[in-house]
Amino acid sequence: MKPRPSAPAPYHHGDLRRALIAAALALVTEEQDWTFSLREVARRAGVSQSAPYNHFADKRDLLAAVAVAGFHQLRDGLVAAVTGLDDTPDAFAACLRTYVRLGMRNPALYRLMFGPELTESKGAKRPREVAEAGGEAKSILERIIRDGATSGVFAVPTGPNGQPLALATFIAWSAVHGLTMLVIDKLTGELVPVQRAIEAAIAVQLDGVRGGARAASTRQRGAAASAVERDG
Amino acid sequence: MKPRPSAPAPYHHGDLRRALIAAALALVTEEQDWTFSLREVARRAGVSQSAPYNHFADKRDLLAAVAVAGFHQLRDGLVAAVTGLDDTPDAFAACLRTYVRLGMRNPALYRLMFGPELTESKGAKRPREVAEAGGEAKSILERIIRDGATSGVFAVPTGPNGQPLALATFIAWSAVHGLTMLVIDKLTGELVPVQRAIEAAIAVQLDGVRGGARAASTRQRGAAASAVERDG
DNA sequence: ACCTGAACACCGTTCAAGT
DNA sequence: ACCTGAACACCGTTCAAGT
Repeated sequence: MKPRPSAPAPYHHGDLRRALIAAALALVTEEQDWTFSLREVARRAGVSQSAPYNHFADKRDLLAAVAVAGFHQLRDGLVAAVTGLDDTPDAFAACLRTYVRLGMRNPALYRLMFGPELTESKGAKRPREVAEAGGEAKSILERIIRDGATSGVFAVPTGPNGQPLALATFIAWSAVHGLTMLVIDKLTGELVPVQRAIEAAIAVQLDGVRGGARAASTRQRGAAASAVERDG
Repeated sequence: MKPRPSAPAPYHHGDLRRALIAAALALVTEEQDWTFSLREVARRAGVSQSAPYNHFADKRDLLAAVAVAGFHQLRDGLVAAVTGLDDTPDAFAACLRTYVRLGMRNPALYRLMFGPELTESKGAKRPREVAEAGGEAKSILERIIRDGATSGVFAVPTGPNGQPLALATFIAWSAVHGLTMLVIDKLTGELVPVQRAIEAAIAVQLDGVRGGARAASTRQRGAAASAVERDG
């Protein structure tokens, strides 16, 4: 069978772009950073050093595609963790847990997604696709908080103005983000059971969205104190 | 006046080590990252490309010295912010605010201090002096929480076992760390008044250490809800 | 003891040239 | 349209040689 010139049968194996993203993601995962060279990525994909420039403007652009892949993993993980959970507080906690878990499973990927490399800085804007994929993941958390607010489980005012909801989401998100960063950056110190610390931090945030009153009436001292007590 | 050969009058201007640290810190601050070359640092200090190797093992080692300088800034800032405050909750809030403020003033320096560059990874351990300087800053926050615990303002169990205290510190620290990271990485989205968001997040953490009961009795719904309400 | 200059083995990116 | 190979202007780090 001859090759059919009518189907141009692209030079490489059909989709060098995808192959490069896969190679870069593998390198991020193996080496736990992105200091590897673009030439190394090309080598892995079996092409010349300059071939990637047919598909990406520069190294940063390739890394952006990797980050998008990471956000899709996160989105899928969040959806999987949340579906089937009727209780909103449970869904909220599951959501936070998923963030931390992705970070622990692949710290470098997590850092790439949320870190300064692809963030607005030095004149370069955050790549559009990265911002979009990131927004998707954030919106899942936001939806859960809105659900809790409308059902009255969470003490977050609802209404036409989205600010309170955005603020509540931001607070919870920043807490879980910091938690993840400290854990993956090994800054937990002598905290022996990291998993317990994670649960305690999540409990504090849950209290935060619930408002103190409910938590106090059922437990007298709030989630933080109880969690702390359990571990003492 | 002749140079006195008895006082060896070191080659350069006396303290190249310090000059290199200063140049590197200036570059981190100006360029807001540490992708500048070691050769550039040497150029700024007016020495040859290889001169730095007389004082630092490699580029990472120089960056470690910069991070130590950053932690000293943080420590001084924390001490200044806290002294004169009798009220422990006020001191706690002032402490968290200082973290965020340093991050906002010099994002790259903050990232260098807490980020993966100088963290245990790829076989390289966190440099001892960095770990020490970082521990100093953390211990200030820890002391405040202990003060609150012994005086009964905070609902953190005290006792011979330091775990609950370490855990409470870790939770508050991780929240403020995530807050700072999201703010400096420009991931706050459409949150117009970032300063308000910061205050709200701090309030949630304050509730966390206080335990929900006290907060609820004075404000009915906890700090998060009230802060959210103010901004609605 | 501290510094220089040349050298090695790399980079990211560009660009003419090929198919 | 997509890829190669050579080239440019850099790196971090080492090392003999100088003072």
